[in-house]
Amino acid sequence: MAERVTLQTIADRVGVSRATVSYAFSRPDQLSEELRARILRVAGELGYAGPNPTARSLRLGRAGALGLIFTETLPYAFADPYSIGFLQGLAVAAEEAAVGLLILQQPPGVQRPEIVRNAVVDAFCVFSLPDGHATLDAVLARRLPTVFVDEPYVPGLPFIGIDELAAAGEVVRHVVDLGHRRLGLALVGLHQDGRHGWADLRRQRSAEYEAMRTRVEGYRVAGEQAGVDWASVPVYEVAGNARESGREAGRALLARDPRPTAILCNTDVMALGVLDAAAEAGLKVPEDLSVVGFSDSGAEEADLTTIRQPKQLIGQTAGRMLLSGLPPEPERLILPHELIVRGSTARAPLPS
Amino acid sequence: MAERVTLQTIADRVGVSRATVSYAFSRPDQLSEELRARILRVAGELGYAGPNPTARSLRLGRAGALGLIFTETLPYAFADPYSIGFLQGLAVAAEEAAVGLLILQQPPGVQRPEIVRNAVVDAFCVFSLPDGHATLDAVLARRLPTVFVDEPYVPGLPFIGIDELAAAGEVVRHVVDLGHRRLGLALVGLHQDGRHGWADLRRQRSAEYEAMRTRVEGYRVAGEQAGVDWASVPVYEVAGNARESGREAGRALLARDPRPTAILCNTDVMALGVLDAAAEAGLKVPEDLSVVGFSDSGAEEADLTTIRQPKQLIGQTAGRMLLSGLPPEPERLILPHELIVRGSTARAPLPS
DNA sequence: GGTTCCTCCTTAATCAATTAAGACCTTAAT
DNA sequence: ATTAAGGTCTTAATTGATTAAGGAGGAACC
Repeated sequence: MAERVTLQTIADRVGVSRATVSYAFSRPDQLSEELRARILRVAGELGYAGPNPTARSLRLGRAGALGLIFTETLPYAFADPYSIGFLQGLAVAAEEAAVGLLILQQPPGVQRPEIVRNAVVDAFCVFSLPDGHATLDAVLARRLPTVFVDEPYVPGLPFIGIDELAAAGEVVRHVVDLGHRRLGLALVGLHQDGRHGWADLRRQRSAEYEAMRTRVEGYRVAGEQAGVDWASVPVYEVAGNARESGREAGRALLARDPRPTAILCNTDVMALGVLDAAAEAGLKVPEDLSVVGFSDSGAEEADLTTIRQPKQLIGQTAGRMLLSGLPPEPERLILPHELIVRGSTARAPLPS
Repeated sequence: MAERVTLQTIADRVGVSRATVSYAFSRPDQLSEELRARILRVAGELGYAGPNPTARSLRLGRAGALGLIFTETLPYAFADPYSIGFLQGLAVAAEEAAVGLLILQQPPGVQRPEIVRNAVVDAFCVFSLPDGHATLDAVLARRLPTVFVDEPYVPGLPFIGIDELAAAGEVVRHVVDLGHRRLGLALVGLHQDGRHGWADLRRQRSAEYEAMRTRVEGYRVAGEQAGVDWASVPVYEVAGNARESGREAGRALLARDPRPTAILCNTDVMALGVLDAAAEAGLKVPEDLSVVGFSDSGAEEADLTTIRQPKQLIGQTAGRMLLSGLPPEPERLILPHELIVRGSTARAPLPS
């Protein structure tokens, strides 16, 4: 029907130049009060929607948005308390800078580099990208300020995360100090192939998610330093970070003979599932079995020993870095973690 | 340092027209393989970031993003399972259409209409907006396809939600059928003023959040139909949808004399807090006290009777409507809810 | 009376692309 | 030989704004 209303439409109708109309919206001091009122009145009559944001962005050279790249579909990402915590932190920074947060999903399987190529943003935050993902190149090609969170760490590119190796080591030393020698691992998110089952050393080392791979490596190194024969430690891997997956892993581990006295998990959600499996098997935690999580997301209510990862702080720091106006430092920024000892770990039961 | 690299830079360097370079990126069939290879090579050498998305958006007239307006800060919104479920649904639709999701926070207190004015999006989804919020005008001024979710319903504008009045009525009839006559209400999100305390009838009726107001009205109407003297029903309101708030409300309600035998909550998170308060007071649920939630978010694990609100479906439907290319129907779309009876409600205890 | 200053508005360049239509050349068909 | 048809590239209009620089006119000052 009616053709598009632009600044020019209004200018023609009022009988002034386009520039004047622009000033009426953005710089009231540049024209008389009377003319400005007339322009705004006509704009209202014509149903003008205000200066077109896309055209504005083009002219001003800023998009007013921060791009967040998830490699999971959102339904999955938002099922994870860790992701949500991170997102909350990022959102704080976005709000401070009065920019929007453009969420870009790179669903696993289908490659959609055009989503990254076409994103109208001023900066990118890349969240937990597996090794060799095509998105890496697509993002770097945009040559915008970019920060990688948790994984991967690419030397020379800005990165924020925790010291996964040290954190995992603390977990192992904690249970070893409590006398545990028969450990079991319940791990999620090592590979993209969706496999559930036992993961041998080769599979542990070839994990595609760097943070998880490092975490596992940290368990191993600390375990071997404490004299644990790592080749004999059962490792059960699952694909989705869900309580039900943790239960499955817990069942498998608890069915082993000898049964582990401590099960280490690489997320809290997994640990909750392991607790379920322990309850099913009639095992008391921590008397019969110690369980450790990772991330401190929802772990408090379950009285779970875990590593506290400053998820909000990570998000906020990433956001502030990107929105400060300065190019982000191309360095590896390590934020502090903390072992939180709660009621899910105790001295190992005496060998029966 | 080096000035910006655009299509023109490459065109000049290769010695062709800008159009040719554009075709090299977007329509390979429009030029010879050999020239295209040369153009791409030069583009690579110059560090060209690919066709500028903003310019592209302007020319093509599409932004490639769906704007989601939250009136809470994200940290708060993401603390609520209902919001997350809705977001998941919306994200499914966004992924289907291969567009991004631009999250626009309109924090309470500060008015930031410019965030809405400057958002580079093709459509808006407005989530749970309180009455009289300035964002309403800012969004309508953009004249983009827009859907309102949950509240407010503005006749003539597209809306998606459930039949709050009927749902609340079902809750009341459920407990009344179980013999309860002494009800108590623990409500969150009626007003923006942050008050915690008893809410009289006037305050109930003046709630600024339409969905919550309607929900309360539904409780009242069904209660009075069942012969409950509504003026004597204690209503405790809190500001933040947190378990701790629910606990506070629960404590207050359970300290009343006579003590309610059934407490109705307008969110599940509140109900969880009421369960905490009941446990503190040494009351058994459901023997001594029946508790009902709302939304079915995290209610299953707590074995909570609640209303199931199809949150994912609401999000998905909203997203599909907006991204279908057709203008959304300016109608009130009511999706089905369901009363889920679980173990938190039982027959009223005999008067002691 | 001339200069200066201020207010109010216009001119025109600029941001970085897309794409229909047309030009030019080569090859094939009649 | 003439026409037609492709293939390859260019021309130029278009998308909707922002803003530095400049001009016209009137008031104030010396």
